[in-house]
Amino acid sequence: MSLRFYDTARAEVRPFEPIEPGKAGLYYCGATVQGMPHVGHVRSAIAFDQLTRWLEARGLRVTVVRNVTDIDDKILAKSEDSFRDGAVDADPAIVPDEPWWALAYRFEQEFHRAYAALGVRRPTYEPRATGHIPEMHALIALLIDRGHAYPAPDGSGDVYFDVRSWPAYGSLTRQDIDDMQAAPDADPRGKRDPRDFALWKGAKDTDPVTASWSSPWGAGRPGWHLECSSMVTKYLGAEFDIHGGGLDLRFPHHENEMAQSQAAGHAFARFWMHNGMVTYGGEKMSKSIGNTVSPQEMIDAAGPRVVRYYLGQAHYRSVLDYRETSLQEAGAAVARIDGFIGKASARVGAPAPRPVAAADLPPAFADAMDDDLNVPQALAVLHTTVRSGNTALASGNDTAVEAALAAVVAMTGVLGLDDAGSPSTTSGGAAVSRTLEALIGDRIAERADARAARDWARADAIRDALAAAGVALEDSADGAGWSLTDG
RNA sequence: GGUGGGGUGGCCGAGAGGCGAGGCAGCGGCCUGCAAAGCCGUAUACGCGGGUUCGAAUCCCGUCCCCACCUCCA
Repeated sequence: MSLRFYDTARAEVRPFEPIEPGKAGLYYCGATVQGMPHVGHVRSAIAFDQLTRWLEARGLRVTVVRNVTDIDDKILAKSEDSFRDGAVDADPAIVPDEPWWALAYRFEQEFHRAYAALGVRRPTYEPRATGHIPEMHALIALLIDRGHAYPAPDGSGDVYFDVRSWPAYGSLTRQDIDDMQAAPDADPRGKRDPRDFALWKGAKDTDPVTASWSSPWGAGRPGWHLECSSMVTKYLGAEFDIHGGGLDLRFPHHENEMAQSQAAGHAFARFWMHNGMVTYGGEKMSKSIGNTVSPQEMIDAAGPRVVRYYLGQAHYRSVLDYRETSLQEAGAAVARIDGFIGKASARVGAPAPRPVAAADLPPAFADAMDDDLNVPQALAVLHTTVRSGNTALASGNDTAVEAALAAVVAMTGVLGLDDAGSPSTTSGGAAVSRTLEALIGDRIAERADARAARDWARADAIRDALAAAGVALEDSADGAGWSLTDG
């Protein structure tokens, strides 16, 4: 079977054919770096990380571009807050007197930390909006030239996209302008239509001088949607394979982006892929609602590998509702997988690290992934393989163990579990691991003596002491093995 | 009002006309000195009401409910 993905623009699953054979270009929207990341941000990144890994497993060379929106109203507003008297007393997380660019960069690094902890591989490139002002100017000029944009007549310095001049406006989300609900707080300013959106925002007196760039239409800063159009085109071309992002970006962000790019004469994205929201108590998790859980909180509770599994286990388009027990359940599943990897590696040796190739993967797993990244079904194959591997382990069929281990490792690689924490006991580093091995090995030897002497009380005391220290023992025909119980 | 996505066993979560995916939890068994881990077995599941069909969770008609977007949002 061949690759097929759900394309939001057409609302259907259809075959994926790269524009250039053997290559794929993926652009997906990263964060506006105005605050700490929450799990919703990270879920999106994990979804597109899985997509990237799968395209690569299918032999494509993938160029991944993810933007950083480092200039925006909220960033400026939060910076401004930090200069107010008593700001830190009100919120200890505030860094006092922090310029907008320092604030944006600080949070950009927080996002990097969260992505890295959960095994989201770095994009090929990560352009910042502020680094692409000239490209945006060129696009604005082109749109004005083509009759799809106009400087506001009210002297504000704003430049707007003329929605009515582009008949296809609304096609991404299949909406008709006239059917849309008017925003209650819409400020028409110098707009020809309330739906017209800013390509360029004229500088206000209150804006910091560092947040203003000169332009043919006056000093100011870029509108939100424009950066993506400019940066995609610069790095991936006027037509590219896949544009991704969170479902909440479909409108207006992606709709506007598509309109301005196509109005400028660019074919733009072949596929639009959107990941579903993370909810908490059935309600969308978002900064504006404030019902967010940070990736770090989840990592502290369950370990990075479990969090990666949890956030990546549902189909990328479905809603993922976070509950208190979610991480425990994911933890049990991961322990099952890791238990097999650990025992199988001890038996037949750990497989040499190598890039995942489709040939290493069970056909049913590959079929599931080909079908719009059906991860839940792929996980079913993974767990079934673990079970058959455990059976082989019990029956001493090392050839089958080796095959199952190779397949399991390849599958976890596709799902990104390989880069998010370690399945073994080496998470504390090699030196720590050697120390533990020596200390625990002694205790295991003592317990083996006790058991040989049928001194069950002493054997159990040793096991209990280790358990209290976070070390679980597993007896087997080969002797006792151990693992750490804390992620 | 418009657009898109949903309602599946105690929980999570695939599937989309025909032997009840997979995980978690539970129960029974095997293994074990006892455990743990593992393996085997174990479920009147498909919002509600009609209909089509030899057969429907899957198709059709009706109906109820939920979520997202239409303002900044991954």
